[in-house]
Amino acid sequence: MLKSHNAGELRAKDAGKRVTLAGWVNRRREHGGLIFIDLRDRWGITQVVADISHAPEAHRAASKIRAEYVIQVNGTVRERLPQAVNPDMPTGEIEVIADEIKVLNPAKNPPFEITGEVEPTEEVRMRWRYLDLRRERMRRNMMLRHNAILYMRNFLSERGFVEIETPILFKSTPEGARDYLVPSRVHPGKFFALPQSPQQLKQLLMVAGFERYFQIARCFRDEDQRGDRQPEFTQLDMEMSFVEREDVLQLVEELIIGMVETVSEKRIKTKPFPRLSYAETIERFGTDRPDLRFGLELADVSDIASQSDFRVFTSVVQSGGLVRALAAPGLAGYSRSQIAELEGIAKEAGAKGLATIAVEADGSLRSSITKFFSEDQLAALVEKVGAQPGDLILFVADEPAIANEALSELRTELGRRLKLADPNELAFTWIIDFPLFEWNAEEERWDPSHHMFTAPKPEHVALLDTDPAAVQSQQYDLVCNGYEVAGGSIRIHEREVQEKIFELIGLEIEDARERFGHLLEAFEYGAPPHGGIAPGVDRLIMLMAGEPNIREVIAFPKTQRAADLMAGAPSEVDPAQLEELHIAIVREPEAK
RNA sequence: GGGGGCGUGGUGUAGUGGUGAACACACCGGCCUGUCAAGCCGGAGAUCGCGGGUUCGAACCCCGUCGCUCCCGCCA
Repeated sequence: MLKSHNAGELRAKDAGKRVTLAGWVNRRREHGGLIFIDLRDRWGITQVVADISHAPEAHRAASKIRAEYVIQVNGTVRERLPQAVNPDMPTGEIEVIADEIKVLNPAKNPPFEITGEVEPTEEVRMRWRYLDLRRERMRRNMMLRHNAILYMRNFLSERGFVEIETPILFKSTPEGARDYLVPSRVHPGKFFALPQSPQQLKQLLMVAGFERYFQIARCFRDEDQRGDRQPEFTQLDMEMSFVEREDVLQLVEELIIGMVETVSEKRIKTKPFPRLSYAETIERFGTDRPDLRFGLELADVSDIASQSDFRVFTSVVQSGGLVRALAAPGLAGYSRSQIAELEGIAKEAGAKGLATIAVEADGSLRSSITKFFSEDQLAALVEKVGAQPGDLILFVADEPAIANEALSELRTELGRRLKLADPNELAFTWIIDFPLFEWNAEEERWDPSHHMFTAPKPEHVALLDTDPAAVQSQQYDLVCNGYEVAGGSIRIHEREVQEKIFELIGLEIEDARERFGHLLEAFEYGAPPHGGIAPGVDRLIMLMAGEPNIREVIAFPKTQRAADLMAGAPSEVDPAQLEELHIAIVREPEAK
């Protein structure tokens, strides 16, 4: 080893020890005959002193050293003088007086300051990601990630789970997200697909009898990016046999709570995790992934609104829509332009407009729509939305999906503006009792709301034929601070039910056989009842780290346009490679 | 595919039609034995992302384009 100790471990009790340290020059402070070097390695920072009167040769070396040089220091640990102790550093009571300093490798002046407080732009950070990763923020995030994944592995292993790797080169299934394809050299014209998740494979592992499987699984989806979405991302993929929903929920909840409390500084708001039915979360928050760090619940005022003389409201209710409302605390004084901003948010969600009533400090109401309501109706409205003097009541009237989404977006925005969410809190909640299907109006068929292997509730199986909309599934999502952080279900393990689902979602039996024949066939060889879940590792770590996007917790993430700025991927390839793969590039015709 | 924001020395920003593009940090040189965001003195460094246009004159206005980013669509 080129070092005897690391740069974070030496303390006053080590005074007198001869040590060899190696690492990077974090900072250098030259005082003429005395030079201080903050030596950084993965474990911390230790101050090295080069004193011309102690070791002239080491001092000469230190004077030539620059930021980010890789150096090795031989010297002796000594306690600092009392007035020179730095209480802000874990190693601040000691320093290493250098006998010898060796440059293991010099460094060009870095393109941005590794140790500075100014945050470089993401473009710059991504171009030199290996330097970005030297920064404390990234080091901390990577360590958190390691600790979290280690916790998951140990937790599951202790409970009888076995980690099994599944193929990265697998089969394309056109359902779901766009696939990343890999051409086959030996099968001209044929392609592998990178897995969107190991869904089918983990179910097959249950058929194989492993009973408890997990994998830290890389998943690939060729869809456009968001702050919480990357083209390749990591799931803690899990599946269990002979379990019911409750078993999965209990186990995962125990895992998440243990992990958060062991590896992060965040507080879990509510334990055990609250459970909301899909219907209840829509009713109260307008979304299936609410941020429960704050209240600000929605009210349904359709009944009162339908009694009014306000045509906009009455006509919406008559045609099956909803009038939903939200009391924005303390915003009665909002100006026309501030309200227009909020209306813009509602409109982005598809709403046609935003109606408001301000509740003045004396309780009187100010609004352009009060004239359409009786005194009693107004009182009932205020009562129903729970508005206090000083609040601004926001109304959206539209078809249910739009009214809910618009109000949910407004709720989120108000949470942000009014700083209602505690950044140190994680508010987990289970969402359960999802509908099995969503109606796809365009294609005139039912789409699975989770995926096609999700089991209906046993007591709802009979409804598959008569009222598919009413069928609830055994799907469960784990939501935290407005993010979906896990999703899973008890699966179908009976061929008959699976084929009924295929039929309802408009998949021909022949197509199903072509795409999922291996799975259907497997179900005929003694498939145990089974279910599982897949927590999103990147999102969980992002939340535990308090970071605003998952790029901050991924060592080498892709940009918005799915590129790697450091390596320059994707890139063109040698024509010979293409030829071998039987691929010809078709150039887009020049525009104009 | 669509909408918004941003792009100015190495880094982060200011400058929004008129002299020599300003500031901080970093960098280079000098001084300096108790600093820890060291300090003091001096210095170098920018064709203002790229292309075109408007104008007597463009970092600034217009059009296009590239890149980063946020959002919609998309994400079983």
